[in-house]
Amino acid sequence: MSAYWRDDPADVSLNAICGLAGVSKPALYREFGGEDGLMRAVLDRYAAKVLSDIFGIISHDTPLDDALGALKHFASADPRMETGCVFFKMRAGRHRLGPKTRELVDAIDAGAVTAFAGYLEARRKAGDWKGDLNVSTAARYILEQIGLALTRRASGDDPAQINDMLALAFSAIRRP
Amino acid sequence: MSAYWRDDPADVSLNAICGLAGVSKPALYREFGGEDGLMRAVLDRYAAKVLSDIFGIISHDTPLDDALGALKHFASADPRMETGCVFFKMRAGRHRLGPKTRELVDAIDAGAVTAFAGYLEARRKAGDWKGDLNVSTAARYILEQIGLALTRRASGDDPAQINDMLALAFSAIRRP
DNA sequence: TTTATAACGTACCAATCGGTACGAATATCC
DNA sequence: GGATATTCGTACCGATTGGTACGTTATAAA
Repeated sequence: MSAYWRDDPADVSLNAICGLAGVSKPALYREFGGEDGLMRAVLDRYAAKVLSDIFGIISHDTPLDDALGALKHFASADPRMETGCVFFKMRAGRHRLGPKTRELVDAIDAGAVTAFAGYLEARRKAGDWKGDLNVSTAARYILEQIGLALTRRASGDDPAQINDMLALAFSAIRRP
Repeated sequence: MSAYWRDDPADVSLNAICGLAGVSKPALYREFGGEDGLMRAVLDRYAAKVLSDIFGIISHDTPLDDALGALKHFASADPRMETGCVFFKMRAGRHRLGPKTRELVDAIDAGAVTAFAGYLEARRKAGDWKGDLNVSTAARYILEQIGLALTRRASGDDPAQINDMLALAFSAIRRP
């Protein structure tokens, strides 16, 4: 049901959804309460099914190098990210979203930064991460680099180059 | 005439343009031949007036640190970039553009990478840039980091944090 | 079986999009 | 001044958008 969102959600109309899903428009409206509710529901499932894996990667006892490597692999090679990421696509067109979807987008964004910041804090305490980088800036930086990689992935760039660029970007986090 | 594009070009309709500019729709159509022609003309002027400054920065005899610093300042502090960059906004919605505009977007993108690559090549020859980084990957990396910064700028992020993140991203270029 | 209730989808709504037909107004030329 | 050519904007076009009114069909209770 939510697999039809591999395209940019902003470019898929309710009419098209109904046609592809074989559902009448009033039925979809009764189920989700309109486009805003549908988008929120889709993003919700997506977050639970895909984005949650990211937070599995950054378990606090995972060494920094391993985590960054896994994040790099996730963004540049995971087949589920082949057509980009629904979250970042929605965030890119944030101003076009309805209030409910926008609220969830903002929550996911803030939650991701918080999670990365918590992880980095833990790794600094573990002596794994040296240097005096501001934690929240570094957390935001990691999130945006992942977003950039996934956005470039969605527009068909060479995965190998995306991988190299992500490695380059993450190398700035590790260096002293 | 082309100053009404501080918003996302994809969100400004021809009707709105005509209303704001005090021009009738057929007049606009006669002048530019439709939305595609108008967008291309706008991007053309924008490239000549704003983007050209970037290529001024990366003159081949400018030291790498100076160039990266100037690029960072341009992207994170230049008042003309306060609402983001028309080029990156258009490129983000590339699939929604008409053929003429898309052609120009692709040309600017390719030209920018070529220019950065040429600059890096020159700085490597000048002994200014050490390491074995692939030139075209590094060039693409710089362009995408600038694009990321400008995109975040357009969505209202804190310029100071954007500046820090760009400094972080560029530090990966310089390091041995 | 009859009746009350709930789910369903056709066929519509107003708004907006990019684009244009065509008559009115203006400028040019003799 | 009058005929011709050209520019101009009103008022429309069909397509598409998200959203809904309402008759119809299926279900459940009696």
